[in-house]
Amino acid sequence: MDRRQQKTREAIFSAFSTLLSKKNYSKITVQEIIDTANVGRTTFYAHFETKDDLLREMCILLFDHVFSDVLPIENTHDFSEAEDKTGTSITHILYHLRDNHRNILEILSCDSGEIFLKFFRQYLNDLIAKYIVITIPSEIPEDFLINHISGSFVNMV
Amino acid sequence: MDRRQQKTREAIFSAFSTLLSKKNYSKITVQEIIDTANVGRTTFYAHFETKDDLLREMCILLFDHVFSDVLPIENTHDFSEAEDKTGTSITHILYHLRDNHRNILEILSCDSGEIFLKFFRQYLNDLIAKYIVITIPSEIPEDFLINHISGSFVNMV
DNA sequence: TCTGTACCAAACACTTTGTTCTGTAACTGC
DNA sequence: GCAGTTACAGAACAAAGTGTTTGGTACAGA
Repeated sequence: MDRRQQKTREAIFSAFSTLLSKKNYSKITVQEIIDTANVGRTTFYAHFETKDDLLREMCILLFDHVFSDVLPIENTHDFSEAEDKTGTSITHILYHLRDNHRNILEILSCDSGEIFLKFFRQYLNDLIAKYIVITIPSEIPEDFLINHISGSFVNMV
Repeated sequence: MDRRQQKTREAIFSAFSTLLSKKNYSKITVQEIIDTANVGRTTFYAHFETKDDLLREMCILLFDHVFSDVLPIENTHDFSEAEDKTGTSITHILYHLRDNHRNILEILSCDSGEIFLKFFRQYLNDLIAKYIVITIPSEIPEDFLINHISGSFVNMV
């Protein structure tokens, strides 16, 4: 990728992040973003379709990093066996959050936090659904349990 | 209150509710609301300051009803004693939700559900914080536990 | 029946959006 | 280092949405 593109992209993400800590997502205008990032209007729309698209791309950037080296938990058909490995994966995520790469903690707890927490939860839900086989004997449907686990973790964060 | 006001207010809420089931909150315009409700632009702004204000008023209307006859749980300084009463209160809320007054279930599970779930959670959080004294011996801070309970309930809904 | 108030329609200044030009600067491959 | 390509800025644009103001109409409550 062209260095100019990288620079511009980074400037826009950075500006967006800065603005998010100051005001609600819905109140932020494209004009403010490009003024803060110091890029032209045309440039913004060359990189992102809309403001919502920027949000989406930002989430992918953020969470792909957080979940990047979370080891797949395979062959865990018994919950008691899986427990430790699950714990390790969760710990990895917490470490990433503590590192606060790209100010993810500020973004997650900002005024528009729900939007990002929603994405966060989707990621986590997929991760749990994919790699953890729950074998606790229960009448509660599995997706219900998965939702409870991911939801509780996100709430905690 | 003037019958005309009641009628207008109801028409706007109804139109708003209808539109919410069709598209995302952020994509709904005031023009669409007043067209669906069949009221004038001036009238809308006489009742609500902005679209966000309408949302806020809608939430108050919805959740005040849901939480209306939830009995205050008092004098429950022991969790085991409180358990039954808490259960009763929660059940009341579930009954209200089942009744689906003003299509609250559709609104909570619509495309913009997070916005309403956020309000829902705030209400529930206040309720739990106010009326339930948790005495489980634990190193976990009380507000953390309260958040976990309210969050889990909302996730379940 | 009368008085006040809620309503409507139309027009308004204003903001924001997303696009389309033209010219300029920077990067990549050779 | 050169040539062709690509990214960028700046400005101007139509289109859509916002919130307000105006003057006139119809209905509610006493």
